[in-house]
Amino acid sequence: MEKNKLSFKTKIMTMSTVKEMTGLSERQIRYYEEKKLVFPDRSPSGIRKYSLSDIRLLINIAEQIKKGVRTDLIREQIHGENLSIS
Amino acid sequence: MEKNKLSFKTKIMTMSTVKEMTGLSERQIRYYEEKKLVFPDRSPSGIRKYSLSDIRLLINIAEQIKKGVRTDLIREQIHGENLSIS
DNA sequence: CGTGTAAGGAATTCTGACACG
DNA sequence: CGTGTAAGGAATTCTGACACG
Repeated sequence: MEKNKLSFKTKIMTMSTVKEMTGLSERQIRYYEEKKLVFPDRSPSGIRKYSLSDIRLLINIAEQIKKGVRTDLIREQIHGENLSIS
Repeated sequence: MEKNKLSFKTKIMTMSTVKEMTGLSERQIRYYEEKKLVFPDRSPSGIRKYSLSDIRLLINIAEQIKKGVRTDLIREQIHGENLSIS
């Protein structure tokens, strides 16, 4: 038995709060998920749940995209994939 | 300009998450608010938003009520009201 | 590629009230 | 007193798609 520990990784927020805190649109937030950049949990009925660290991540992603970085590259950063140079 | 600081006091969770984390019913959670024991924020449309510390508080309140303590007394504890003994 | 939007349905949340006690 | 519930409406969230480029 371990106590329920809360961390910045705990998925607790719904879309509305995430939109408000990141300033991003639902479309953007869902698209980043589609591109495997963020991984929210889902409630039994399918409602997305995000953590505080997801907020950080989302903001970071949006900044990079604004700079012209593609989602593919961002994904590699996040996943720490150092693919060999062909 | 101050950065948006996040703390355990930041109101970010909706009812569903609070219900899940506290194990309480909506009725109980709303009743404790009615009795001035908890103070969630409200989104523009009226949706309640709770903080992580609210979760702690709610669990604490429920435990006391289970022990037979009345909401009036709990409220005094919370508000630090040391009324004189008549 | 990254994002906006209209579309329709499903799930959430809200309030005020009746109930028991 | 503290909590359950049925009631009806309003707001949220979800998915798949068309659009631009």
